[in-house]
Amino acid sequence: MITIHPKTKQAYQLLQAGTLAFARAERQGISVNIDYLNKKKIGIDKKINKLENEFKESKFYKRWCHSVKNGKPNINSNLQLSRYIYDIKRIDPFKYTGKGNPSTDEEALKGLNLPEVNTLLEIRKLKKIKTTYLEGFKKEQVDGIMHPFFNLHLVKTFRSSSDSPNFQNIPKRDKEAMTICRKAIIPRKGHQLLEADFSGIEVRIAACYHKDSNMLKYITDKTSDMHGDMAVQIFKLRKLDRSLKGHDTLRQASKNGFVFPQFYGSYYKNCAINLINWVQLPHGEFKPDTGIEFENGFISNHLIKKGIKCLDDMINHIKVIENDFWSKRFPEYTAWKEMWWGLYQKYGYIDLKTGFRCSGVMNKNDCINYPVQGAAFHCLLWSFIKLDEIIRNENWNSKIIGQIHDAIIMDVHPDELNHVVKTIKQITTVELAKTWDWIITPMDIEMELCPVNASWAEKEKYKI
DNA sequence: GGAACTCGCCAC
DNA sequence: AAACGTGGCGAGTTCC
Repeated sequence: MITIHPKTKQAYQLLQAGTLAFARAERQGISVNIDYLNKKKIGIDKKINKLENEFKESKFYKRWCHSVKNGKPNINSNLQLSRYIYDIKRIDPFKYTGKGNPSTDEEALKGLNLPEVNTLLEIRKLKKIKTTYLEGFKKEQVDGIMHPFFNLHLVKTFRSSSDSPNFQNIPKRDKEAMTICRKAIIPRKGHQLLEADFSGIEVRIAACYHKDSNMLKYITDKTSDMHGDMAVQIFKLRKLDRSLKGHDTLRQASKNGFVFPQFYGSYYKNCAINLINWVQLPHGEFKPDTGIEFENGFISNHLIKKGIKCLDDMINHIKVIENDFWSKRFPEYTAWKEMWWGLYQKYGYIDLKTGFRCSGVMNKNDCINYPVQGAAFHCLLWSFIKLDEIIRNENWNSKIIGQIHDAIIMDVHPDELNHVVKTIKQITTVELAKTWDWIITPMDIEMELCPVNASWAEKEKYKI
């Protein structure tokens, strides 16, 4: 059992004011396009039907039917699928779930190399979009407005959560899913949606704790690029040039497959697997002309040439990089982690920069992650409260409608756009750091804007 | 018929 | 020695 509670008056007031500010956003709500929801649902149903019929024609399905008692497997049941694949067909599972059962997730099924099963994955994806998002929105809206809850009392680290519907996990990375789901979310008539995100806030807040000089340099020097440098090291490039083919993908792979997992406490073996998944190489030996293509051709050819011929080679390679990362690149960060873990073991609690105390049984990763995750979110919360206060004092037509951990989402009247943007920028990059003197890194905000009357799927970078 | 569990998958 | 942090939610399943 982990408990976290405010230790200072300011910390208490942050939650107090935050709850009220969130309630105002909840009451304001988010417009949804009901006509679109209805039409899109019919379209997706058709697609699902077509794919299901296609799948039911397959030998795979017919054999599956023979293996079950009533002759009709439920194609939504991963348990039935697992029994057929791993018990009846006796395929050796190469991936297991947390409980030790053979996995039927996307990666496991793709690894089977059964083309018919890919149809099943397509169906799974469409059903997720339909039930969780489109039907979820429809169910929660009243007169075209849904009112997602934003909770401040449910999360161990003192982040927020959202439900009914969850506004914090609407698809973004998968282009098709993103477009389908976000087209349903629209502004009020004559308004436009604006999203303001803190850039790299967790990395910056972590730096406020450990003060590692190399990390501070990466944060302050805008010409430097940590993820680019790691991509060079990981994929043995001469240099990273984002204008070259595939370089951005390699940078993304380094960021999401190595750097962030490392910060959360992952280790070289899992990171190596993440990385080869990102560049679409198999878990065994790398074959020529496979994986993603970049400046130098296929990534497999490049890695083989550099002596990385299989997953095991990659693991050994990443092991060296991990060691270098923590001992050479960020030694002060490493020292802080040890010191912080030692303090917890001695006193039995950790204190967040924002005035909260976290006690209970924690492991080392928890110990290091919680104060960063919590304090980073509190920066968003403080900004949210401040912005809400100004909106009410100045009686804006524009309103806050939601929040996603490090981002504020607004429904803006075009006439107020300039003032809204300037105000957000002032709060997040100037006022915030004045309130908390422990913030020693610059804060930066990025904005995305949708055209007037356009859906959330149509947002574009907005230069401040 | 509902509670509790597992799994898979979406976000930061 | 061990090894990725925080959530919500739908579907299937099992248990009571």
